[in-house]
Amino acid sequence: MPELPEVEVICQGLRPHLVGRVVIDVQASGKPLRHLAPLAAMQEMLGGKRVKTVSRRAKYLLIAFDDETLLIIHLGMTGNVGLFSQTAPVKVHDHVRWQLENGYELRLHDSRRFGGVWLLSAEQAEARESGFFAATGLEPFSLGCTPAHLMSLAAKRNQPVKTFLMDGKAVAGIGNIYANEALFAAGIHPARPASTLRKRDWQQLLFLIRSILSQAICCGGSTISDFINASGESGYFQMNFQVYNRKGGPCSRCGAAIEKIVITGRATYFCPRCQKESKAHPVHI
DNA sequence: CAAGTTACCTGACGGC
DNA sequence: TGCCGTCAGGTAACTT
Repeated sequence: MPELPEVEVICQGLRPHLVGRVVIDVQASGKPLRHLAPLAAMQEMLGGKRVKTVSRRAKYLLIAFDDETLLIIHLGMTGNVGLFSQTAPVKVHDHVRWQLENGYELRLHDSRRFGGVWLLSAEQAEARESGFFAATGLEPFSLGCTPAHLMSLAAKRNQPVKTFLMDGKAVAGIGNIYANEALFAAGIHPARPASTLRKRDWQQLLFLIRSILSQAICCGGSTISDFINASGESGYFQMNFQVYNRKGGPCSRCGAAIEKIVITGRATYFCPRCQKESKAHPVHI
């Protein structure tokens, strides 16, 4: 489910309701996740602690406490977090519940259990960029993320540009939907080797990545099947998909049928006329 | 060592 | 109706 815009929407939705609240207990379903901080450790390290900040890094949600202990939540493919009354019925795939002093609790719901929960000490949290996030690429909106930076990273790669964009070690937060959409907007064929893009291509592509991610955040994210924000509401950016999940449909720019291929095991959608192998023709959006 | 493949899980959907 | 194969927004451990 969640790429950068969806996690950002959840983060913004939770922040006003979570900052200042105190965790009093933690419950878990007992089912394994891709990673799950031990329940006893969460109860001991978070019990009585007050939430100080709620933020995002890549596709991870970061909840920092007043003593700088850091709770990290990743939503995998199907994960979702939201605030519920402690008296609301617990659903089948509610795997972790962080109970608050005000009668509410934060619930992690994740049917496929590809998500994860980590707990970092204040020291580990302080050094997270050289520790937990050491292998994570730059945020696409950060000042350091420049066309030159991306081009130098891509210079060593023969892989398709779409695979490069989706590699969280190169640039953070771009998943299958937004990689497809950004490459359509830039008029770049998704299978084109990342090393063949020129400075001008990277300038346009980065501008369009930022533009599309921003639009998606403003729309409340994309709802494919089960994404809802922290208030239980759907996003609307899927209304704006130009290529993703539109095989056979008309290209909004030229009318040609959108094609679907597989690149590095992932469904890839593109316009065969607007996204030629060799040249980049940015689509006016 | 870069890059492709498989594994981790459940649920939705289409074909028969 | 139901059974079976396929596919899904992510990541990391494998293999080649």
